[in-house]
Amino acid sequence: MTQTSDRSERTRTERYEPASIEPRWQQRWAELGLYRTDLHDKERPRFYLLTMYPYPSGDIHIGHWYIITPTDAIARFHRMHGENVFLPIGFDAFGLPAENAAIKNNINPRDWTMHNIDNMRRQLRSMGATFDWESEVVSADPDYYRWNQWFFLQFLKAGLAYRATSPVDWCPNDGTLAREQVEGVDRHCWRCGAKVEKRNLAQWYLKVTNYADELLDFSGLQWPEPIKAQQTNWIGRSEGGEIVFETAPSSHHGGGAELRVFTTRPDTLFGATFMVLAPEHPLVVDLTAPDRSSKVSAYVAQAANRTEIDRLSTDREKTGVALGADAINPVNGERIPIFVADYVLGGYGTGAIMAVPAHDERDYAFAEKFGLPVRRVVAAPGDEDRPLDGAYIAHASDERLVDSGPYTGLAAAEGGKAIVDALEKVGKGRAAITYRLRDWLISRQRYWGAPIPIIYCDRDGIVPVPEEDLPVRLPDTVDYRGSGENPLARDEAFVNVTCPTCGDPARRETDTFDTFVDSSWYWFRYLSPEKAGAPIERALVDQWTPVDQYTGGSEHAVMHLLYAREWTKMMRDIGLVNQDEPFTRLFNQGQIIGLDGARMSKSRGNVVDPDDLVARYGADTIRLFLMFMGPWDQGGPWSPNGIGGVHRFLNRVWTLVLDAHGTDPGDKEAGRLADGETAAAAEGSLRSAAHRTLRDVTADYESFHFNTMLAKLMELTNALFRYRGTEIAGGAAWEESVRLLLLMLAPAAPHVTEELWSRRLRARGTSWSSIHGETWPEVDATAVVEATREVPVQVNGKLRDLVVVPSDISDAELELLVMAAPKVQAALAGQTPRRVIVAGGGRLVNLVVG
RNA sequence: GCCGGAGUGGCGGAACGGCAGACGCAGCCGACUUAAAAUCGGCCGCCCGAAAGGGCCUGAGGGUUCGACUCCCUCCUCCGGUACCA
Repeated sequence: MTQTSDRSERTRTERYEPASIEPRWQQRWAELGLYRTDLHDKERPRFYLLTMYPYPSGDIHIGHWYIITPTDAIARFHRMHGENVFLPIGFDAFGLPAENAAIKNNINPRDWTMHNIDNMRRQLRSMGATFDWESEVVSADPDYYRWNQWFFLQFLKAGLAYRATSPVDWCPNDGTLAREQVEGVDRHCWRCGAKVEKRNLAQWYLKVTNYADELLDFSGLQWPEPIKAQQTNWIGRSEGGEIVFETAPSSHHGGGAELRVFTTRPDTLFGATFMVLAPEHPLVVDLTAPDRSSKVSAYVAQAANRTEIDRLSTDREKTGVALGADAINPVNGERIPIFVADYVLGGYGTGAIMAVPAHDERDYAFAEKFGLPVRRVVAAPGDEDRPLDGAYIAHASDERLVDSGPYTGLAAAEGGKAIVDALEKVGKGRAAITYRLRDWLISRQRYWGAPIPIIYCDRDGIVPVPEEDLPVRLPDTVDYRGSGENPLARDEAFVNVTCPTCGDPARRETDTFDTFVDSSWYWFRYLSPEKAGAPIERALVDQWTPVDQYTGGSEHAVMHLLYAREWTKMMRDIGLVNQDEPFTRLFNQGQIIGLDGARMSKSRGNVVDPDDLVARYGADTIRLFLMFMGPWDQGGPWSPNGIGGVHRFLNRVWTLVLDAHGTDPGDKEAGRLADGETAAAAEGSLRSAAHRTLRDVTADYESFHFNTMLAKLMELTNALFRYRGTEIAGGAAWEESVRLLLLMLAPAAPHVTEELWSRRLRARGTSWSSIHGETWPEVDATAVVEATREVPVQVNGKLRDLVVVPSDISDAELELLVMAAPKVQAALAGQTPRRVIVAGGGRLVNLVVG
């Protein structure tokens, strides 16, 4: 482009060109080591800011920017408050997608993962984020995952790990399948199309249910209420009773076998008209009458192929089969039929229920379908004989037991207790608590994970790998043979070992750890990623943890965030740390949804690559745009519409700082104060605007309301623009406002503010120092005060006028002024208000007439 | 299904129970320009009206209140999670 035209000579200021600014400052910051944290500094208050480490799917997409760049703004905001901020980053490098890519493209998962990490490091740096790269952790690194193995061995010693059999979704060709790998209502394998079966496998568990009650305690944690609610419901503590039924003798069965049920409603025991066993219940086979056996086993087989979600659906029509056997109700000796039905789960409670159709929705639906009796045993006074058209669940305080033998007439809650007490005396029941939470299954039949350090020996059984033999390394060569089956299982060199105890030939465990194991302690390792001999550096852990602020996606509300809490408690209990909780303050931001309306992920092919956006607008604009698009905890669909507006905002800031005295030929009023506005008044209102903005923006940063924070900075910018080129431009109030604007914007748009800051310093002949090393400014309370305010006046709740009054007016004076306003008089039409409401602080007046 | 969240102009969104629509996008008008872009200024929820002004409006339906986007009840739609995606 030629530079000799009239146009270019008219150009007064250099244009804002992020491409020439951003890489320069990023390099400078790196050279100065501005964001490397001195972990041993005990002078300044610490601020451990953690963001969920990304999975290296291949590219950093706009969703990563959405998580990370506001987190970086938080880091910079805290640095400006004099805190020693630690913001580390790493990669959650094990997991299924690497294996899928490896099978598809015939490459090694490690190569695929490491290549992706290299690319992502470059992209992460382009955000201008202040990560301390010296602390990076990669979970697939043997120096990291050896400690997963070590932790497991300690937990095993402490009795916190155990082995048990449980079913997995199984494809004959591809082995164990994840939920997302099972497709269609007929449940076939995504890769080969084969019908998915259940297969029982012996697998490793961590005893996290030990911590169920402790996990319900969130005291001392500043976590969002919805997340606490989800975890609480996930843990699902239920108080009730365990009641022992006995099987009744019949032609095929001698009777007398114990059938334990858990119920939250022992008060309804007299209303039990049948029993239901889960298809997985061990007594199903024994109790089934010979003539029912083919029907029952067909049903059990069918149930095994249903998902839990399907089974628990209250929408689905109830199914089940009678076993042809009865149970005896311990409270009244009554014989009731036993069914098997899939709405009862094997893994919850005792895997068996007493069914009380009158007082449980699912039991009611089942009773309707199978024509079973419904017997009401709880009723509010007067309702005893009212017929039921559905289960009666409501817990009115005046409910009484009815038709319940000696307990009739007792209040429901009291009756329940009395029934459990009485049964306990004869060994037929006890008060009990169950949880929905299950122990953590950590075994995965996958190659790309950390091997579980166990050896199976015919002579010695289960033998832990000796600690000095850690890490058990993943073999580098992988033979997938085009299927998803775990190749470790047929890797002879890996599997065949000698028993550490007896020296006989033995076999290695070929399952690997769940990747949630990796993410359950990575923030401890950030503090000493190179440490040999121990997973953590205790002194630094004591100094820096628990994490002060954690940020990450809300999709992790129950799994990762619960596992991390459990792991921390297990570490505490084996004496490794002295803390109960890992993350003091949590913020779960929403997710960026792709154009197809789904969460952005490489596998869906709906990711938006920010590289070309960065090339076009610069990182600062992308950062701001993502913060501006809405509340951070809400996320939303991605659309680049509006990005230009944010870019324009930065251009306006640029113009304000570098060209205070310029005017625009397009604006006739430019460069003049409004009629009747004095310079002193203009300066006063500018300072007031700047300090009110500072007050609000500070609060918005603290509460992560970045969208409104930017809206307020835009308003201040618009106010400054109105005074650009006027006699107050470049004056003290102007300079103060511009300075505040840059400081407030610095955490969010670090490059352009650094550039403008350095130019201001140069223009004043001051030596350079980074804006990011500046101290956050303080609000001048006297500047904030305004002399008058506008009070809305309503008549019967409808807005009729706005009255300008002095700010310090009393409610009585306000009422007088309001009544005198002509528009108010007109709206009242001669009527006298029946009531005058002056809303708190005189914010609004409502006159009630008629 | 269950648990959690969200529904506000053409669009993204703002609003301690107190002026609904801040801020921005798009659109329209004007200025600057030979022109376009960029830039600057103005208008901009819907309906009636030339205007002044009036009426209506926060997913649907009820309720509480002087007053409801906000609180309560019932329902609809979308998003996240539902234990082997991370």
